[in-house]
Amino acid sequence: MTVTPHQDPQAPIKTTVQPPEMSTIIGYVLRRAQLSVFQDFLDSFAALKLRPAEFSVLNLIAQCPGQKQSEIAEQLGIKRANFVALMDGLEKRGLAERRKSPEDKRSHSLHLTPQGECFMAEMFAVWRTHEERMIERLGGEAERDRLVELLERLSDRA
Amino acid sequence: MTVTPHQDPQAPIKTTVQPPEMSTIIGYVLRRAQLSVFQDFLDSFAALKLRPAEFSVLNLIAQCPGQKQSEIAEQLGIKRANFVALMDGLEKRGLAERRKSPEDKRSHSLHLTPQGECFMAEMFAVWRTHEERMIERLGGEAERDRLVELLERLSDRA
DNA sequence: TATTGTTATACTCTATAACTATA
DNA sequence: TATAGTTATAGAGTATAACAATA
Repeated sequence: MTVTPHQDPQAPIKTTVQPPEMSTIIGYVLRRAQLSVFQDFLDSFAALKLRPAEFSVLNLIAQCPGQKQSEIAEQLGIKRANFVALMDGLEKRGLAERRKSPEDKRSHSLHLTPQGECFMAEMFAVWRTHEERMIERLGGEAERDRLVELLERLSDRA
Repeated sequence: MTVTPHQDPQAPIKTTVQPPEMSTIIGYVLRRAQLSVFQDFLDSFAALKLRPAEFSVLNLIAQCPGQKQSEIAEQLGIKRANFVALMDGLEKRGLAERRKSPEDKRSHSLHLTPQGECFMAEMFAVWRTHEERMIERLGGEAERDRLVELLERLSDRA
């Protein structure tokens, strides 16, 4: 790997204590982008009163019904203790439900209610317009794919 | 603009209520990446007991000393009410200070202390190793630049 | 009247310890 | 003894309203 200096030859040599420009700091730019995307999500789902975590839970249950609470929670990086209130909310709204598993009576398997299935259609319609808006910001699906690939490289190495 | 179907001809036609794969959802992948980068930041700065917001504040003060509290706060998207405790902490640690502005006696201009200037060298050294690690995850500086450019497109359209 | 910094407060998200019922 | 779900609680981060000093 060759090291090519990125500095303008006219510019003064950088010292080690040069403050980095905020707009080039990965974590900072990442955070600002995430807040902006989440804000658009929140605005989009204000009428449905659905938060990102709730969207993700419903989506995961729909994709694979019957999974245990702790399985869904872990996939989303939510501590099982914090998942309880989240699931309580979805259950009170009649969108999803806990079922006692006959094999292991400690665990709850999660399912959508018929009302929840119906809600999903609305949810996806709203999500799709939100996601299309984000793809438009990026410049198209090819850029979205590039972004997702780069973001995956940053994630998940605990 | 032409619309090219991305579907496998063998695959069943997608309905409007198909649950999207989580790993393709921009907001979700973005959030996971941000948490992972921040976790590395927090681990890196555990010894210096410095949080991302504190790092950003010190960095902005160093880049442009004398700015008002509300100016620094606004650049970082922090409400001025919430900035007070943050600045109190930096002041109590002797890293930065408020100075009464002679022109406008309502406002405080922010500066690093001599101890704060000294702290910056340590801070940048730690930050640099963190940032290099993130660039390594991405695959190099070219990928970092591509990522930053894509993230900028997602941000800041309030 | 408007603005700067401040206080108080509330709400969300997150993290940990301890409990219960099952295994 | 260990695990799944639960409760209680504490700590960040964030949002709003109201106040004092100053413009």
